[in-house]
Amino acid sequence: MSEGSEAILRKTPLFASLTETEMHALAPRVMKRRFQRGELLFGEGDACTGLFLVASGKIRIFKLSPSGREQVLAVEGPGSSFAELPVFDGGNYPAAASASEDTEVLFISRKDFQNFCREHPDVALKVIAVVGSRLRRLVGIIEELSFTTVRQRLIALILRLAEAGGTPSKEGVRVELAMSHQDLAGELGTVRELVSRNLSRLQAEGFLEVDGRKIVVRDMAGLKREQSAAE
Amino acid sequence: MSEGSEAILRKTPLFASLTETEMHALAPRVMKRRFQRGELLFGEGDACTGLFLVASGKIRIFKLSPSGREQVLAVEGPGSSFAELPVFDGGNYPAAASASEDTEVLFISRKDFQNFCREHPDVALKVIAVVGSRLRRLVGIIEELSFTTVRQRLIALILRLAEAGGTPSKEGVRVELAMSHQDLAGELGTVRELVSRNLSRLQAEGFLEVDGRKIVVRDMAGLKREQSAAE
DNA sequence: ACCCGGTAGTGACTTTGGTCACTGTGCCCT
DNA sequence: AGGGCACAGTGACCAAAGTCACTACCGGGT
Repeated sequence: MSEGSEAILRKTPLFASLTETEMHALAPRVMKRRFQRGELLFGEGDACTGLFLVASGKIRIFKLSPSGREQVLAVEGPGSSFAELPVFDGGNYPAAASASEDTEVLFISRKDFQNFCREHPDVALKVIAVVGSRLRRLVGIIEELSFTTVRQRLIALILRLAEAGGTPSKEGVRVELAMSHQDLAGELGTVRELVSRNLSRLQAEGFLEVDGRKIVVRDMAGLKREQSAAE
Repeated sequence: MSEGSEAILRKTPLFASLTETEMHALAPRVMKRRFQRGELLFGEGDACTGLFLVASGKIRIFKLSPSGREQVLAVEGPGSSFAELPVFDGGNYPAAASASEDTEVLFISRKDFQNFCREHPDVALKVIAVVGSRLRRLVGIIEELSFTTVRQRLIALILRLAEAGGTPSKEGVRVELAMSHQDLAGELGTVRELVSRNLSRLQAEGFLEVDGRKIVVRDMAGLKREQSAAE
């Protein structure tokens, strides 16, 4: 039965600082829901029903273009909340959310959360902080889309993975892509083919060793240079 | 001496709902500052010193690429506030701000604003609302950058201008560009030349009549069709 | 074994975006 | 009148992004 709801609440920045009694007031309003890999939590433009917290798994927040392309705005893991905003301003969800693995989420209805915020003003301040970091991330995405090439974005993403979850080995840093090229393309704001091609090219240039979803970064320093290179 | 500070405070969503006494508490903490067209209020990465409110004029919030290209994130007019976020999370400004006309702003130091929010929790809720709409706009920019062409973005912008500030005439809707092609390029996330070319092309196709910064939209309906056309 | 659906790699091509280098134009200044 | 300056238009390129169509591989199913 995985974890109790309270344990999860404790792990999310929004509610981490609540007292025992506050926690007990909140916990009964929380619903646990499960979603399977690929399932949609809500679509873009849906009316906002409440706040979500990720208990386990991963949620992709993304935009879908008319032609079917995806642009990922955020990937939220355990402890992250999302959809805070429409809860407050009453608007619709500005993007869609789907489970990229089997996922458990906690759900708090819009009303309950609003009331709770009114009674606990410091939670409102936390909301601002969370939304703030989200805003910074979006600005980062805009910067990347506007100023960099697919190649550079791909390199940046690999470097991030390598630094976060890479395991050093004799030949370089081993990285595992947890997703398909299709999904990778969504995160980079491009199409599958370009991911494939750029990956091949980076291998041909000797920066990487690619084997399916396993990548060995042979030359971190070189990649970092490529990131900013005007070629 | 233009307007009194309180009159301006009344016009900003953040403070519009304050009582007289609250307003009197806040007003003395507000500083009025002037900036000339082109002047920089702060640069990207600068430490955040406080909150700004636009009294008159226009402020561009933008990112600058290493190669000198601009990407505008927002243009704020009278009554808008900006830089709310770094005030809260204590981080640096994520983008630069400059005056795109001669501008008067009100400035509230970080400390004063934070204290004021603590004493007036409903202001914190307003901050969330303001930040929320900003977030939606950023998502909109990402969507445009990721899914549309320069041509489509240009069309969208012209249509927006036409619907907001256009004056209908016998030949079509007259629109005045309040900025150079250079600045337009910044808003669209591209370069001057492409703005120029796309504008010429739209004229050649009969959608527009262009004369310097004056544009006559001859065929609104047609433009709207072009916006989504796969060509 | 066989077929299938999801996933990857790639060649050939088109369109879009961006760069460079100029030219032209209008305006302000002295 | 002439010089300088910001701004706009454009031709010639080149590089990046995206599309289409196809092949191939892998891992389940039944």
